[in-house]
Amino acid sequence: MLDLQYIYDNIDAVAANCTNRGVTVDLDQLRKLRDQRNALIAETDAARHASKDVSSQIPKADAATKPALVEQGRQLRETVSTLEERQKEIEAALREIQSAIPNMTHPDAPVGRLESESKTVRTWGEPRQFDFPPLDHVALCEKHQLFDLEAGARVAGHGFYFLKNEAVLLELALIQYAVQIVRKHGFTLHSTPDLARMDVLEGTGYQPRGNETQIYSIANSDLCLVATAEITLGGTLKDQIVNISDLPMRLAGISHCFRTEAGAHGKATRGIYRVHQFTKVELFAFTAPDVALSDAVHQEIVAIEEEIFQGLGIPYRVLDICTGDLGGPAYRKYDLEAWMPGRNEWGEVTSASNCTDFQARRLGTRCKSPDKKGTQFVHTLNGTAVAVTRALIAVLENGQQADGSIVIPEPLRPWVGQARIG
RNA sequence: GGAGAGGUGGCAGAGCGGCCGAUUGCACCGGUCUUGAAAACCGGAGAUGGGGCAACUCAUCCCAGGGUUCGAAUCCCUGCCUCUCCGCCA
Repeated sequence: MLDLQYIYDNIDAVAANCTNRGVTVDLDQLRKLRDQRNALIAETDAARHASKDVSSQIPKADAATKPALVEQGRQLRETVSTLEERQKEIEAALREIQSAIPNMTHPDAPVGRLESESKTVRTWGEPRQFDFPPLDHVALCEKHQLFDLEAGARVAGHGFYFLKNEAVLLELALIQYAVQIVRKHGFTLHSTPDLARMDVLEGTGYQPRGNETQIYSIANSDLCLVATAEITLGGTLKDQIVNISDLPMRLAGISHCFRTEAGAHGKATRGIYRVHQFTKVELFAFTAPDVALSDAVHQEIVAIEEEIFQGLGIPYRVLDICTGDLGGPAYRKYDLEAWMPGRNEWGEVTSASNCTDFQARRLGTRCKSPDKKGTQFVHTLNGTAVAVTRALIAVLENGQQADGSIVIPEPLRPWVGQARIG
């Protein structure tokens, strides 16, 4: 969420940004509502003041004047409550528009509406040339009994799966490998809840309600299954004021991730590329409210993601995501796309966003500094260390050999206990 | 799951219908004293929103949301959370 006063003062810039991001918002209406709200606040405050005045006279009043004062107080109470009601309505309408406005955008982020307009910043490694027709991960898994989609569907429906045999070891190995690297870079490890309250989801910018929601919710409760540990890690400091000297804070979280994938039918649904549940190691950071500082941590997170995939020997490219594809909270976003021979194309494996103070404002996460009065909203960042299913696809497809075996990347071998599958 | 107790400022902890945005202690910041420090003493200090160029000023905030009342931290209802005891359990 953007600051109301900021929107009001920079309405042209906000409007231009919405256009770039492909978001339609009625900013005129927002402006009107804000003016109404402010007038109403003044009116309500005055009425409350008057009401307080009358109430404070009553205990000292004599018996003759008391009834009149009580009556006056009663009327003022009515006035205050109608005004408060109107204020609430206007504030709700205001908030609805305000929540629809996306974060401002980094000046260097590519402007564009189409996915293809994201800019490739760099590429690491070369897509391997095969002297045999490479199999995709589904075929490889059938061959080596690495997962069971049919059983997954029987138990939980389409989009669920069982990992089996070496795939299980690879999952654990990928988590271990990622966690070790991330910890080395100063990220505090967390194993997080897989459920979170709706207000935490909303604070992080997720929309748990509505037909197109990506979020599973738990019946008869205000809990949801998390779509990423970004939600739970971001929630750790909900409504907290931290000392600026404690920033930046770097957190890493292991969680299961659950996504309904509503509206995604037909798109890359083969195998375990798009699933309803997977395990992920996520990076999260709170930084001081200074774009230079959060930008630096953003670069740090991308560098860690690259280190992870370089260590696995998987070719990837880094995309600077264009305005139309950023999503609401991101000020700037970099994705890593790994080469997936079975798809014969790049596939998204990580995503790192700088959300500046957009999430913090709704989460209520602020910081205090000795030289500034009041508080400021911190900056938040998040990025994928390893999303197991996607990484697994890349590892299996890139490691396949002419004889049908799969070579396991060197850094994973200690945890898998073998150098190849098959 | 059953039975109790409770949630007040950074922490501890009073207040239990008007004089309470809140006594007090600790921690914190400034000052006096001191060669310096400690101790002692004096003073300051919360958040959010509105108005004002500003000094400042007004409103809101005692877990959250409702209610009673002229008036609520204080009374009532609901929810959330914490603690203690019992039961169950990986």
